[in-house]
Amino acid sequence: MPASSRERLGAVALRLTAPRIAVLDAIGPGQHLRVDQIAERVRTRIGRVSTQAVYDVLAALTAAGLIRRIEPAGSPALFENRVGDNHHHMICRSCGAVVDVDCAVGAAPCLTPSGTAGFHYDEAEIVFWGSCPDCTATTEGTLS
Amino acid sequence: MPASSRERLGAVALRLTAPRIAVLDAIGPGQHLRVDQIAERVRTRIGRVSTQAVYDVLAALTAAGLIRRIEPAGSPALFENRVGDNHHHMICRSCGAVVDVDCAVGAAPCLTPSGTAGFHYDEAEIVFWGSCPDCTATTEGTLS
DNA sequence: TTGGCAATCTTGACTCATTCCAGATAACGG
DNA sequence: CCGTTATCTGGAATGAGTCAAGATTGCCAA
Repeated sequence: MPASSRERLGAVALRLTAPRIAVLDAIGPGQHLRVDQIAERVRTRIGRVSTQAVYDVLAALTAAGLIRRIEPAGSPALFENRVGDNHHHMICRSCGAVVDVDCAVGAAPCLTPSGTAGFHYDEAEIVFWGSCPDCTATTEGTLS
Repeated sequence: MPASSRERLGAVALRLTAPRIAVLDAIGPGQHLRVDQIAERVRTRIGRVSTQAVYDVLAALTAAGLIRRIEPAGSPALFENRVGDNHHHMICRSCGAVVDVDCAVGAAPCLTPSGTAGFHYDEAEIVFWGSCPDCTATTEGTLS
């Protein structure tokens, strides 16, 4: 599914630059990475890159639809590979782990209810808050 | 439904202080206010109050379940009056307006889907992104 | 009614994520 | 190969929120 980073950049008419290629390469499938994590990975691949460049690249790639940005409450922005589908996220309250979720009830999980007259929406974003397997195990083990 | 601010504070065993009463009074039904907006309202009521105190009070009231905190992407935290029900929000992308939404399909709008083995969730948070009536009208009028 | 203690508030410094700016650099169409 | 213009660099600045130490003050008990 994911063509090479160069091909993906070309497909959306973005200039082929080392930072862009490295950023795209840095974000693997299923991952949800912070800007600093991405910058670190990029630097191990191509050496010194300004933080600003990483922000610029991420904004350009997001605008082009090559990556997706999510911003969970209490967390800095995270970036992921998977785009184009209307998937959601499940987030662990204690460790912040994020996993992708295919919505169980279709693309538009909730229909517009009453009380929103005139309000027109085009996206329903869902976050499931809970506890990941690891944290559930740890908590159960340490409960008094 | 909402008893006086003093009564509500007493009901959750929180000390009765001027900043707390003023903060509770400042957040009206249906409103979604930023910390600075709340601080401003509080100061018009009781004079000088430190910003830190406003943060502390909001944290205490949130922990006590008297108010609810939401944190939409790209916005500072917002606080609202309505708690205890599992309602959601519709947010205007252009002006940031927030309106409450009763989920159309029940309390748990989406069931846990596949691919989340071991992940246990207790809350599904939904944000509908779109355009409010005012912004829809404005945009339509100015489209080229 | 008065103490006393712990919760609460004040002040001010500080962190973190992100953005703004001006100038240097480099990709790519011609 | 060149020029234009998008990108990148470096550094300062902003905004939201947190941390910490000490001064106040609400409230329970005497």
